[in-house]
Amino acid sequence: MLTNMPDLSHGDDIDVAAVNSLRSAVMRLGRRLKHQRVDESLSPTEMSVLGTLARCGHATPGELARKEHVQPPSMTRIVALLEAKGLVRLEPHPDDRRQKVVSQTEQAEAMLEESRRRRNAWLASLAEGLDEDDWAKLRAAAPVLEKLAHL
Amino acid sequence: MLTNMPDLSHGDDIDVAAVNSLRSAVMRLGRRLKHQRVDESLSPTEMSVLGTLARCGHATPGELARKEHVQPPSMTRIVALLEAKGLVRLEPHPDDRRQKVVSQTEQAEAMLEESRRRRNAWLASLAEGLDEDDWAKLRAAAPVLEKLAHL
DNA sequence: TATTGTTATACTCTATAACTATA
DNA sequence: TATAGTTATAGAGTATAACAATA
Repeated sequence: MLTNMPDLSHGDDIDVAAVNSLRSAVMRLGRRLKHQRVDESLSPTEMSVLGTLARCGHATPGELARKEHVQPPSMTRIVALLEAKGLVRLEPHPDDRRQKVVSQTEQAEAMLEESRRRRNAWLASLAEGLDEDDWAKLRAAAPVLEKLAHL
Repeated sequence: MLTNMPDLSHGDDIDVAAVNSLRSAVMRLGRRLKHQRVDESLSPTEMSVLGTLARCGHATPGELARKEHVQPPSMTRIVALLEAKGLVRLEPHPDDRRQKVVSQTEQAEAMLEESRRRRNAWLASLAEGLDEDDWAKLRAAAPVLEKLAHL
């Protein structure tokens, strides 16, 4: 098992175990965080679209479909639902009359903020079960995990 | 923002930022790991059921439904699909003739192993972009993340 | 002629309600 | 009477195919 893995330049057998441990923990923790939802009426993809818009500011339906790994007709429907809920705004594209520009409303921004707050609170309450040493290790690793997540 | 959070016993403002960073990174990394699938024909819940069986050895459909946060009729269908694919085995319950016992086959075990291998390889290739210091921080944090994921 | 987005339609996954068998 | 699991049916969410408008 675990053969044929790309060697880390600084790696050895301990790294294989560390990678495995990291993968397992990140996936499980990610799943549990996802369950801490603030609005049950939004589908995972709808939430994800709002998150993307929060990062990018605005995007066309086609761009959103590619980023969310969803087909264009699905994104048409998702954007229409989000618009009906008052969470996104659609405007004509300045250069290309075929395209549209989708951006988030202030209501969406507030909802995302509340969602982050709730998940942070849940994670923080979990972290209370850790001792100071463990917590220090997590604090040190957090920026590295962020770097990894954006690579 | 981020007010009304439960205080960590050893916490301060730096912890709020760390929790936020941790949450964001874990969720994003988890999503990207999930996309590294070995078998497109298995739904997320089917994969999750196999993972649960791998940990628990065996379970009844009712237990699986509770663990996967799915209603019993949905689990009936999922178990039937997995059985048709040769990934689980159904046996009568020894003490209660209403219940059944579901366990994974060797084929499922092999598939899960391949899935872990693939995701580990992807994560390891990402980690090659880190320097030795950062990697050491991740290695130190991995067991803590595992502890957190199981709390 | 290629591209962006939409409409029409079908498939997958999950839920609720009603049913059967066993405790 | 309560519980485990199933069947029947409906509702989301997404995909593919065919189409309209614009580049």
